Order: sequence, then C-alpha cells, then structure tokens
Amino acid sequence: MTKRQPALTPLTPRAAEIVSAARDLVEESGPEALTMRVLAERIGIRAPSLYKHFPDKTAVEAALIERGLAELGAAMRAALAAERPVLELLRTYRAQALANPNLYRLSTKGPLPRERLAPGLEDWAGEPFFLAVGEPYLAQALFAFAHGMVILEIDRRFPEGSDLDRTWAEGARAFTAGS
Amino acid sequence: MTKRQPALTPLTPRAAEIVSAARDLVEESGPEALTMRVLAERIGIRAPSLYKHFPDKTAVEAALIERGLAELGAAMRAALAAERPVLELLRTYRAQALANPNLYRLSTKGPLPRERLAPGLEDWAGEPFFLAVGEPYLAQALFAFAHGMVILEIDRRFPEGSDLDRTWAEGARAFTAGS
DNA sequence: ACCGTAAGGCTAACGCTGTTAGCCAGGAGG
DNA sequence: CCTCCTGGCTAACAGCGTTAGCCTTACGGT
Repeated sequence: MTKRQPALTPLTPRAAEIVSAARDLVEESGPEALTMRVLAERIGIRAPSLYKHFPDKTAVEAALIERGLAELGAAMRAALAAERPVLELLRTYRAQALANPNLYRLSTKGPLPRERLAPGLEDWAGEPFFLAVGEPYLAQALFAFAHGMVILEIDRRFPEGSDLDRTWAEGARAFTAGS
Repeated sequence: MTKRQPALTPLTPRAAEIVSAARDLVEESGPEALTMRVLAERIGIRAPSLYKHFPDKTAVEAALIERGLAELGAAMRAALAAERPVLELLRTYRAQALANPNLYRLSTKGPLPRERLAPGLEDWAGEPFFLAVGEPYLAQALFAFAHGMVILEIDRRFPEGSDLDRTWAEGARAFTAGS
C-alpha cells in the first residue's frame, strides 16, 4: 500500500556523529547557532576537519533536513490509521514540529536542497496529505495550512495569547467540512 | 469603521534614501544580499557611515518590513470591498507577496521585530482577515493558509509543475464553504 | 618487513560579515 | 569668532565558511 520509506543518504560512523552533534546544537540554540567551528568543537576537532566528512555546511544541514523529513513523514503515516485522519494528521504535524522547533525552522528557512536529499524522500514525506484527503489540490492546501500554522506559531507571529488550539480546530473544520 | 493606517516610524531624508536602496537591493538579489557594505556602496558612502542613520542592520530591515506590512495591509483593505471578500483577499495577498517576493521573504524569515515596528501596524495589517471572515479563529487559520501558500510558492517547495492556482482555489473553497 | 596510500587530524590564511573607535571637514548658532 | 553637531572617513576586531598544505596513523600489497 503505502510505499516504504526511502533510504537516507548513507553516512560513515563519524559523519553520523557529526550530524547528531549538529542536531543537538541546532535544537538547543537555533539554526543560526550551527557554525562549523562550534560544531567541530562539540566533537573535539577543529572546523577544517569537518570538511573531511562533508563537502560543505549545507551538506550537514541537508542531512539534518533528511532526518527531519523522515521522522515527520513516519509520524504522519502512523496518524493516517486514526478514525479521523485529517484531524490526527494535523495534530501529529503540529506535535512533531513543535517537538523540534529549531529543526523545523532549519528545514523550512528557504528552498529545499533537493539535489542533496535522498531521492523520493520529499514525495514520501508529503504523501500522507494526499492519503488523508484523497485529492492532490486539497492536499497541498492542507499542507500549506499546516506549515503556515506551525511556522507562525514557532516564530511567535500570532498575537500574544492567541488560542491556537482553537485556530487549529477551526482550520481542521474548514478542511474537513466538504468531505 | 476600519481604522486609519498607523504612521510608520519617521525617517530623515537620508535614512529614507538608504531604506529605498535597501529595498531595491533586497528585491533584486534576495535578503541575504543585503549587506551593510553593499548597501553603503549603493548610495556612495562607506559601511560605517550607515550607523550614523541606523543603530544596526536590523533597524534597516525593520524599516523595510514596516513598509511591506503597510503596503500589504492597504492592498488587502481595498480587497474587502469586493463581492467575495475572502476570495479577493487571498488573491490580493498572493499578488502582493509575489510582486515583492524577496521583501516577503525578509519579512517572514523569523520572529517579527515588534519593538522596532510602528505601534498598531501589525494589528492593522492583519485586521483584514478578521474583517473578511468576521471571526478571529477562522481569520487566523485563513492567514496561516495564505502565508503557507505564499512562502511555499516563493521558496518553490511545492512539487515542480503544481497547479497552484487550483490549490489556492481549493483552499479558498474550504475557507468559504462554511460561511 | 617495507613501502605506498588513504583517512583524518592539524595550522595558517583568505575574503567576507556586522560593528566599534576615533578622526576630521563643513555648516549653524550664540 | 568660537563651538558644537552632522555625517562622512579609515582602521580595526571578532566571527563566519572555506581552502591549501602539512603530518601522523593505519592498513594492504609485494
């Protein structure tokens, strides 16, 4: 039925260690705190040595994004089994993003580095929206709503004290009313 | 009825000149191309001299964001007069953002620098969503949808060749169906 | 047992960034 | 005329991503 998760681009053990440290760093202090020097220091080496494992900084970021996409995709797929899939999909999307807000920020702060991502991963991660609503246009609209809500919530762009649970509910209602 | 547009934070003539050059620069080459040295060169001075007019770079960015917010708010207000306000509001939001995509990017690449913005401007710019749907929660959801669509479209995050007109239409339908 | 090579560290350095300190010319006001 | 403010300047600093080039270690082949 639902396709298997595409394999992430493989990493040597040391590279995986670096990615793991990078993730901690990003999650603790935000995407802009991810610098090659600080990252290197975390694993006890100097910045130029990182280039023995990754061609450049964006490659490290791409590895992080891959993992974020894979986790989000997996979580959303699990949500599809629920009795009200759209509702549960949104709940999951929000929970997953807010659990790792800075990774979500990093992943969405510009165009996707598609050429660095495991082939098929992007589609695989986006597919649950289609599986939930059964139609590509509404699926993209639902995705846009979910992303808009999450990024605005993470960036505190809604007026202070907004009841976002209710806003999410209202959006979910709008997207499920017609089906 | 609808409130008057709040006054933008005042600028000396020279500061206005700088902001104008900054806007050109951002719109031509993206937010990351806005550097103090390049900006200074545009108006024929050296980077440190900019600090005679603005305390730091974020103040220049805030001035740009103010203008973007004001223009977007004004355009959306005009859209409310249409026969189908929600539809026209979304059309206007999209058109305005895509007309200045890099300014939109700059304005939404993180938390709003609220302390640098003219008081009331943010609320004023967001109010049309409320005026269009007559209810705050749905208004915020609609805003999230619009922002999600625009930023994903600008960042080319939708699959290549997506028929976004139709996605917008589908979203608009979802948000107008219940009213 | 030796030799060659690759892996993975290192230092030094380059050009870029935002920003500060301190200096100096020009004009306005008392 | 003297003073002070405005708005320019140069020099410099720390931090950024990144490159060049060196060196040590370990391993595989003859």
